[in-house]
Amino acid sequence: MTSTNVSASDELGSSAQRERRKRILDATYELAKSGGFDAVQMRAVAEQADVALGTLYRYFPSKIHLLVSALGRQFDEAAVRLHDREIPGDTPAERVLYVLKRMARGMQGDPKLTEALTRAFMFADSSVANEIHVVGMAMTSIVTHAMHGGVPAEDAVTDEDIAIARVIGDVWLSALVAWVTGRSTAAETASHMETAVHLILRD
Amino acid sequence: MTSTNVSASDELGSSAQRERRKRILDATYELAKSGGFDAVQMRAVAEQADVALGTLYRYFPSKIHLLVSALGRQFDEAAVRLHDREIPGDTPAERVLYVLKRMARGMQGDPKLTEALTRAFMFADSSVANEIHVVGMAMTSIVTHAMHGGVPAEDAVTDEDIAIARVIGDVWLSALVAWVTGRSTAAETASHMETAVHLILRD
DNA sequence: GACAAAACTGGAACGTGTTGCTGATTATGC
DNA sequence: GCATAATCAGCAACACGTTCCAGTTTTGTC
Repeated sequence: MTSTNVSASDELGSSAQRERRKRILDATYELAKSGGFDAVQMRAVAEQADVALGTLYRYFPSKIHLLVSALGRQFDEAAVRLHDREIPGDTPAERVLYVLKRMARGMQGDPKLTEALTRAFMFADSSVANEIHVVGMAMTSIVTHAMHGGVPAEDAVTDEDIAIARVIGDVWLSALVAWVTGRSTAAETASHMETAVHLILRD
Repeated sequence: MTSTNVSASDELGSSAQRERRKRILDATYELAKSGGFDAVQMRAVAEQADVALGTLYRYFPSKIHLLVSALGRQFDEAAVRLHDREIPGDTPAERVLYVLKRMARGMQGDPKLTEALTRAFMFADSSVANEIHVVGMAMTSIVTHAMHGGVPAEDAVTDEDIAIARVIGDVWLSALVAWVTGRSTAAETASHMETAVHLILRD
């Protein structure tokens, strides 16, 4: 008997299970990318992933879990991509703004996808805590990495650095929500982030 | 003919309309208070407000509008209550933390209500921009008022003050979401806010 | 007070997230 | 290779947000 809990983040499962899981997340990604939160309909995901509705629910117990898992995959990939790079900029503030803007550009290139994932993140409750934690850690890691200027050792990260990264992550999240929900433009969001980062990371 | 737009925030309307609107918001408040977001069901609100479902939708075009309007009323009242008071504390950081903690106590006393209102706020899109703006202004006003220490003139509020207030509001919102969704405890939330405020408002 | 316009009621109906069920299929242990 | 348990497909059904409609009541105007 293989593991019964397929939805937890790092279970192994059989190769068929991994394959199905990937197909489901890919379908979620495609649907979210083209139509946003509303287009990620469980029946549509199931169909596109070539999986029955019941199976979809076996792998992801709710639409929110599904979307947040997809978001986690995205963030993980982004964190990995950024982790091996030298971050340009002379001060922590500049470097943090650099990565934030990079991420913002990426998200603005796929507004529907971003909307879907952000909405899900905001709507998640404690049953999604694991998946959320993945996202939070990736965000914190991205920001602290940028503060420290790139490849150098990670063990120099202090508690205060983490606190700062969390605060910046919070502001970023609020700004993202405002942008995603059409309450502020991309330019306003960028300007707001700039203000916030300079406020928090005074050089 | 009276104004046709009943749902905008400051229309007058007939006294019967005001009365209905109040009954609806009261019903929303009661249901949210006892059962949270899920308990605020449109049919239930309509019934408790003694109004037909169609009428409810005439006043508030969606559940989100309804809840965000209720949140706006809450924040307005809080802002008014705080506005005539002297805020204790020797530094801006202390005073801001004082009001934030006061608000947090109020919200923790009604967790279901807070959950409902916060969820709605996070889920709102641009069609709710007006109602959202009311909440944002109230929040900013509360924080800048605290920074300036209470009753003294409001015209001393600078652009930087407002930027600071907005950033604090963002962090507050993210922390609130984390608490509401059960991802962090009240104590963690309080501690996180304390860190953030001291980081932003260095004396 | 009569009439027209607007608002309200009661309820049906639709879409989508979610659940439950039944029979087919697949993987596992012997 | 087979028995058996787990998994899956297909589908019906339910809940709640939302829309729509026909008939009634209220409101505003002359």
